[in-house]
Amino acid sequence: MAESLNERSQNILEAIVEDYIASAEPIGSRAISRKHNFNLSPASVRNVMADLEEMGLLCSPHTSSGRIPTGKGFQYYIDTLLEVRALNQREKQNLRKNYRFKNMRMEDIMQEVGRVLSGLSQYTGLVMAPKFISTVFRQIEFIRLSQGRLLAIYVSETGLVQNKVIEADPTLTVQDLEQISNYLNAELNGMTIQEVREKLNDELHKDRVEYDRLKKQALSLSCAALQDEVEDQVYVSGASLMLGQPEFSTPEKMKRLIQSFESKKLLIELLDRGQSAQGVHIFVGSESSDIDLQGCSLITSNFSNQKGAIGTLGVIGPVRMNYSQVVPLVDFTAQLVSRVLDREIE
Amino acid sequence: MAESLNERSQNILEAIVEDYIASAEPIGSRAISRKHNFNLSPASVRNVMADLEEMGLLCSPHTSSGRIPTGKGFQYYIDTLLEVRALNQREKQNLRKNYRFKNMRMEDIMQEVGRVLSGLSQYTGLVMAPKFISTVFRQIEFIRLSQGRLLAIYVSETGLVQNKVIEADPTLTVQDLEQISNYLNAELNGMTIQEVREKLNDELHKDRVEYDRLKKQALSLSCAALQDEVEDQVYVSGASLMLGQPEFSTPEKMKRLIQSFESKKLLIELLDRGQSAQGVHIFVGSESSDIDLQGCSLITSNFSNQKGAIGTLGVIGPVRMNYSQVVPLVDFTAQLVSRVLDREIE
DNA sequence: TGTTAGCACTCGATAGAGGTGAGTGCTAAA
DNA sequence: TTTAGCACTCACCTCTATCGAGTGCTAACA
Repeated sequence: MAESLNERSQNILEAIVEDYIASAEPIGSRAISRKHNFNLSPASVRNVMADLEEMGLLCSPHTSSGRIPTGKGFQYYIDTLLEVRALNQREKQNLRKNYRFKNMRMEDIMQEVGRVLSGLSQYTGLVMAPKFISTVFRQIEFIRLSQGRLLAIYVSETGLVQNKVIEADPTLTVQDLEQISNYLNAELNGMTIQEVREKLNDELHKDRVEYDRLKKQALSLSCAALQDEVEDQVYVSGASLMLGQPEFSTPEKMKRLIQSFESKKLLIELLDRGQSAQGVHIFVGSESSDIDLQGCSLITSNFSNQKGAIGTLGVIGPVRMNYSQVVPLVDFTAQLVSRVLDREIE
Repeated sequence: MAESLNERSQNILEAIVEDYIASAEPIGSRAISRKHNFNLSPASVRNVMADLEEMGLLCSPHTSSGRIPTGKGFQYYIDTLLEVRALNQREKQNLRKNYRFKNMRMEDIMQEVGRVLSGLSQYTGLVMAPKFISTVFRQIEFIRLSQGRLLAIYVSETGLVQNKVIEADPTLTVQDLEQISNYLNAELNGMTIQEVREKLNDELHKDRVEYDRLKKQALSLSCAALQDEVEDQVYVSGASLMLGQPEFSTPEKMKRLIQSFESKKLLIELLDRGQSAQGVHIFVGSESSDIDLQGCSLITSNFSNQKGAIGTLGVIGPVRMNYSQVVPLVDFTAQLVSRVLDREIE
């Protein structure tokens, strides 16, 4: 994988990738030799191109056309040649101006971030809210809907609201419920749901212990409310912008792409891959990839508050994406969102 | 508009519309004369077709092709010729089996309904949740997020949860908040938000009256939490199914359609049109329509619980939609959802 | 030995020609 | 009033020719 290229080859590969990013069309040797001043004739460039093709970094759609970078070629470009310039203060300030987080609910923030990412990059914005399991318990309330049916409302540290309908002992009074929620709010405050679950499991296994009636109920209600898996929330913005990209110009490809976007499951799977990475993670959907987002690349970064609830945001675009522009955008936005969750800024 | 056609013309129009619905291709006189036993030669059929074209009910894409119904033709078909058979018990039972509402949150129900509508019709399902303003107050809770910032959580009669970040007097204690919410919950119970707002406005104008401190705070918090407009929630399911329809087979049309679906505003505007109608409402997006959903028809019906919170659900498909199949589906689903909201069934 | 000019070749894209067939409008006969 | 017959239209397909950007190879050159 880590084959070393001499400088000339690197320069030419870089030129081809960048020209291809700009034009979406195969790049010929003449164009390279003319536009960039390598002082090489087309013939020499062709020799280098043939080598790069042999290495699997380039390919040609047909015998007599220019070259386009392969997935591997893009990967090499990203790993070795891509220079991501850090944003200066003014650019950061400009970027911040696009976001308005004041008095926004968690959902609104997620949605807004997706919209801005999409608007600025002109690709599709993706945001995955922090996973339920990693959120920090702040408060739980129970509201009676009908005989034996309660609405449990859970609020996390960051103001994320989850609700769930649960079945419960119909003899519970409003006062009971209030006591139960007071008890739970005191008991569980500051723990992640992960920790809450462990605690609940511990308590459940200590069944020898005699609990009073209410504490028993509290245990069972909180289990019902917090034990299940909760579907991850994904926000997709600007899907139609992808349809303007030449790689998705045919009806079949459009349909496939939109289907992929509709299946949140696939997106979650993709975004999860970035969760383990530190900083910006670039996923190049190569031709051979198991995941079926052919022709797409995904640039993600995690955001988190100090207590550690981790979400992921990013931009999905064609493999031929403007990485040097989108990477800093994603990077800085993730930092911004992290600070918003910690209420450092509004 | 209400031009009267003789029986033969009606029969032929109906045959053309139905064949066109099935095939999506222009219908020729030969096909009509052969497949349907009107005992008419193609030439006679042609004469009738020429008349129908003159009346604006049919048109031909070009001189020497068969006819396709115009928007007006479809409208005539829907108004006059379409026979919607009521579902029998078995069909209703089958339909019900597709839905699982047990212990579902409002959002889940809406999403599920959209999915099933789309799956059964093979078009795109739309559901608009009951408007905030028409929901019935059940409970409000305030949760402190940080100094001076509260999360107000509102729960409606049907279990719809809305939350909003509001600014508040930072000196309010947790006990204050509990008292305030108790007061509001007693005071506003059973009123629609519409009514709540009127009440709040009345109270605000009686400003001569001396209130105690807490009541004043209660007033201001409930105003902040309930006074603003809340964006309507729209659930779109199976958008990609539309891309398989021949009327949206070109890249440009696909792009336009997906853009329309992304703009929730447009969808809300469309669904709102059906809100005033009783029963099933059919909106044919004619060529000249102001609203930009060319080539689409929308079949909607309202659902509501007994207290009157009204939402709208429906199916959007090509104008060439299978009305006789989709209309009963939408109709019965709306009834079903209404009963679910009233907790008559699960 | 690396570089370059020259040349034959490939192949997608574009345009025009010709044929096919479904369907029409018109007319005249039944 | 209905219908058979006929000339005509036009989208669609296929075949062919041309064009041009780009390639690989070879031989000459610095």
